[in-house]
Amino acid sequence: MKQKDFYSIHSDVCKTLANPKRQEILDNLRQKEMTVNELVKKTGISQANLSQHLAILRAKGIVSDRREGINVYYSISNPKIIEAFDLISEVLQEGLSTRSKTIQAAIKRKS
Amino acid sequence: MKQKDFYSIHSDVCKTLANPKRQEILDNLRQKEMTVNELVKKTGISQANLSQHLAILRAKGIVSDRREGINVYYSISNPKIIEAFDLISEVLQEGLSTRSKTIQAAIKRKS
DNA sequence: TTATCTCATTAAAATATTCGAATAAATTTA
DNA sequence: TAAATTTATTCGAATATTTTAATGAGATAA
Repeated sequence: MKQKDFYSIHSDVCKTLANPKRQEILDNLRQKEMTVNELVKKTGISQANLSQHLAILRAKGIVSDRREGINVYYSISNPKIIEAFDLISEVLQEGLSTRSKTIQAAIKRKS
Repeated sequence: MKQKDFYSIHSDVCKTLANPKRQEILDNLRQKEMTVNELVKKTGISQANLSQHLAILRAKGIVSDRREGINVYYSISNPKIIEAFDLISEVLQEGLSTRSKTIQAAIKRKS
């Protein structure tokens, strides 16, 4: 494999995380698995759109799905994704460039 | 700040990392600061395009710049970005979904 | 079977990203 | 000041992503 391919694969994973709705989905799944319907209620994202985002996360192996009767439960496949999530939070806390104190405080409160 | 804003800021950072050329730039800067020209020679990316990507990284505070005479030196602002980079590599190594053994081996060799 | 509930897929429109080409700006040297 | 070198910006075209709306598909219960 060429070095450039490595960067492509690498950035593909980041691309999958590079969407606010998918961030929200992952943050909701960090503690426990959830059904699509639970996620709809929790996030306010439409069912169809949620399903699309879950398909993207699923395709990259970031979440796993498990059908139980009429429901499908989603969970995070690899806990390192959550570590990466938290690492980004830390970078933000440490004052990534010109963000205001207010936003930084809010980030700190949230995480 | 609303929770949703948090996810937006979060995904903004990921979006900045979600490009193979920017991954390559960051990987080159991980050891030492470099001038734009050095990066042009090392990566083969055109000067204008490289400058565009550096502007994006700069705007998000991921890299810092320092002018010295005619040259501008770029470096990584926060080492946690590199930690995140490496964490993604680990996730890839751990066999994110359906990737072939070949690609995984190549990733392991590289990192 | 039919109705219902949950979830997935498709197509089309709106939006965002990336790149090359041209050009501008900053610094040094002659 | 003019020329040369290094880096930055702008614009437009091509491409990719995201969203809404409509529809399909699987499971359960009546």
